[in-house]
Amino acid sequence: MMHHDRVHALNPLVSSLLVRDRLTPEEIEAVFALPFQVKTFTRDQTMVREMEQLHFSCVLLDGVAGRAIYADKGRQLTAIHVAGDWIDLHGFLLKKLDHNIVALSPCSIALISHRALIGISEEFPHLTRVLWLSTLVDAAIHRQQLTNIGRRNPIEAMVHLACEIYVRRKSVGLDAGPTFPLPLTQNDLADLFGLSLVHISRTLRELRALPFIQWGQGIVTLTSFDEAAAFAGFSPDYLNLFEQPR
Amino acid sequence: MMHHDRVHALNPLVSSLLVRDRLTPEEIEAVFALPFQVKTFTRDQTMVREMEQLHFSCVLLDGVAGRAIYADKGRQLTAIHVAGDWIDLHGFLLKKLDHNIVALSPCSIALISHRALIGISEEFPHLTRVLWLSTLVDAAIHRQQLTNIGRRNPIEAMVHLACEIYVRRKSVGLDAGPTFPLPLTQNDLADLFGLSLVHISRTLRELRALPFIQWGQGIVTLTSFDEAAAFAGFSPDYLNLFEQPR
DNA sequence: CGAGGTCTTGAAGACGATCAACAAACGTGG
DNA sequence: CCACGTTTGTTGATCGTCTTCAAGACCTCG
Repeated sequence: MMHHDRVHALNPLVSSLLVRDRLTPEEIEAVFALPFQVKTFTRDQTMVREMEQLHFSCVLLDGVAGRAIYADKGRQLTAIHVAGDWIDLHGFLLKKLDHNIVALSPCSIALISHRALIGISEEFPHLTRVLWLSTLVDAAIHRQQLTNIGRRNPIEAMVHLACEIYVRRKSVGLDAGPTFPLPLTQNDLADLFGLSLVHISRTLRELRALPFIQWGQGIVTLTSFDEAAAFAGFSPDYLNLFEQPR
Repeated sequence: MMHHDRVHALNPLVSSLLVRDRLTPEEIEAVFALPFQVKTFTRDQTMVREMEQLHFSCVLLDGVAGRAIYADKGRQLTAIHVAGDWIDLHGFLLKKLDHNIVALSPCSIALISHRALIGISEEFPHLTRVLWLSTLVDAAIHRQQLTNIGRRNPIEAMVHLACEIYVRRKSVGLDAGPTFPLPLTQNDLADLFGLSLVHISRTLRELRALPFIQWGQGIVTLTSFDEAAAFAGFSPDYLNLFEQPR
């Protein structure tokens, strides 16, 4: 039985925690009791700027966000995030981010003060471990993206990404069927995979010839997730989507 | 004033924590009081295997270790680790790793039971946050490696790596001068940067023409760190090497 | 001394970048 | 509702980077 069955902005966040471990009613209450402030952004706005002293962390309530590092040769997107992701939990302890968080679609976020998070970490050691865990999964996602760029070819890498987003969205209950929105421009994809815009366009054309996936207009359909996963070498293990005492 | 000025195997670990925040004598004592068991490995041995249920985490006491993911096209090394790194702190909460940890040189590690870590996290919330922080820095290192592979050219990427290892080793007091060991084979470097062995060989030849860096026989000398950093676009910010309340 | 691992070099070809032109989609204001 | 400009996506041609294959040098350790 869940407390707060009512619609609450932080519901997807709590779902994402419950996927990985049971929480006590008190712990769930503690999360829902976090005071927050909602802020919205339009596409391409920077939501959190690198090297800024931070006093708030943000949970993505709606939209798609990305982590961006700017190098000489252009922008590198190191990860993309969907609703429910506590995108900026890193900032709680890092105090200054090493990268920018940008809105890749219109976004709304909940800002939660670090002071409140200190409170959680002092009072709820187990809940703290589950939050910690969620940042460890972010690192695992980075490792898969490294493998995508370093050791998978572009078309496999893109299918791998689609599989990952599909599973991540499913795990927090965002979609029912095989179709989900992924409103990234080809420019975004180029920066995500370290390729040129032109090459992404050609790779997408190739990808559209595959029978088990449709990708266009910012919408992806995995007509056969299993075939897609086999094609891309995707295994959901790294997302750590199993309930276990932490 | 430090407790335990005597030589203790976990000294580099404690140094690496103290770089980022003050710890109370009780917190330091709690770390030094962790029971551990030392294990040694030869080059190329797998120290932690992916998907194995874990009950211990390991701190690297000596040697160089790497995180490896195996894909169709070969191995991807996502990070390399030096003495003092709590390489396997992830495993404490993930319970199963998504990758292998391999010895890239002869290594010795200290195994620390998850039970003991639970104890720390229940009793020492602030120390827990500092440990959490160290895993967040690992993620930041992954992001830089993504930028290396995706948006820097190979020679810049390799100089960036040299700068990073130089700063990381300095920060835990491993070296005095501009020279440090980096016993990676060209094969390891290829897997780290997602390139072929042959191309690494040629890139190293180019790199050896640079005046501010020497790299050969597994030994790197940064005759001018500043020039190297400027060349590679390296800034140590992401390593979060500043003392601050967490 | 021989064997295996490591490194170097050359040559050929695949892959992806860049430049350039154009098409399609979208949003805005007239 | 259309006209227009801007953003996004497509295609072709050329060029540079990196891979692959192959051969040989070097090195270390039994």
